[in-house]
Amino acid sequence: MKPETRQQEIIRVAAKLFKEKGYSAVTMRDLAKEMGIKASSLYNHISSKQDILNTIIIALAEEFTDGMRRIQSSNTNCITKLKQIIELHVKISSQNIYGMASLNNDWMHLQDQRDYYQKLRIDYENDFRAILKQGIDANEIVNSNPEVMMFSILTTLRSLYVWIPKKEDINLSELSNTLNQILIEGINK
Amino acid sequence: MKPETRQQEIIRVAAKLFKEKGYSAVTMRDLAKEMGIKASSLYNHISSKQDILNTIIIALAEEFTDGMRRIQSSNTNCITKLKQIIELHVKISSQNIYGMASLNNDWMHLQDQRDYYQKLRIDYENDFRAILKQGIDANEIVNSNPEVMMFSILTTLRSLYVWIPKKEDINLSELSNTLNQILIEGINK
DNA sequence: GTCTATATTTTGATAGAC
DNA sequence: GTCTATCAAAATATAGAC
Repeated sequence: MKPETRQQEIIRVAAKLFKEKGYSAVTMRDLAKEMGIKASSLYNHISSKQDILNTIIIALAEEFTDGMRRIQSSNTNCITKLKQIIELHVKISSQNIYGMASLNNDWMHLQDQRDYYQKLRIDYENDFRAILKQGIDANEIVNSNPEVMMFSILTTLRSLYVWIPKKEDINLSELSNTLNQILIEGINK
Repeated sequence: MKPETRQQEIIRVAAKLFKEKGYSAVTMRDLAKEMGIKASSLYNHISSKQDILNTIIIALAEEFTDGMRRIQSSNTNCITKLKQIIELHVKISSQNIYGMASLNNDWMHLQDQRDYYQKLRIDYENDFRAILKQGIDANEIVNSNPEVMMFSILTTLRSLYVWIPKKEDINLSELSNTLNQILIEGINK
């Protein structure tokens, strides 16, 4: 493990503050204070506030894109792919809880990279939708509205970052399994 | 129907802008421009930017609290209560899509009313949890982790505002039914 | 009810010393 | 790599004319 650079430290601390108050409400002075330095000193390591947001969001968005590509190319049925998607979200979210907040809530404050982010997001949703439709066609899952199914599952997974840190007593593979059971099988007895 | 006052119009337009960029990123000049007046003119109708946020969020939070109270006092089983909760969220969210964005994303920017909001939110979650636990005890729903169940269902319902406006071809009672089926019965066949 | 003018603070960012 | 000093722009809000 390489030691964290000053730049990486700034980005990590920024993501934590962004999670609490959102990108727009966090000032460079807030960030500097949290780092124990003056605001002007930040600019020796990063080029702008906007650039911090770019770095946080794009890295995560590409991680999801890569994960989805791997799942697609795995030669498995729909239910298994959904399980893999759940595991992907649990893994990425638990590894970068603060960044996930920016990904979900602050992407609209991207400037140069906003279009690129939105393309990745739309592609991801299309891939997700395709898996559900294949599952319906193959008679693996119920023939209900795939948009509502996707919305329900994806919203839950995208919000994992809010909830994961609160319950440290649950280990991650157990969380994946429980989520899989509830999202796929429902809660009715 | 009483005609909308200028104050109500400002709050409505503000909520729309808050949904797009978040409370902190919307300036009084943005809001004034959208209203077709100057920023200083806004202050003849509202006392502060903060006050707009208060009005939007607290009204909605109290609406949810009232709804939950009604559901609790209805003498029905757990599954029925969950169905009523889903209908409550679909109804309130569809009637105030913009306000729901502030409720979900900008409550941390409340000042005087922040503690009050958080109490309402915690109470709501406790009531939800109690319904699930009663359902488990009564053998109505699966004996899985109630925290994960609540997280999954409540996150989906809280995010309805993101998704409702995109699919106007679905009517609301049909949406409630589909959501109920997917959240309660799952998607597995 | 809206305007112009303005006060006061805060913002992101730069220059240059150490 | 951090500091002090500072800039220019943008923020919320008020006062007073119409």
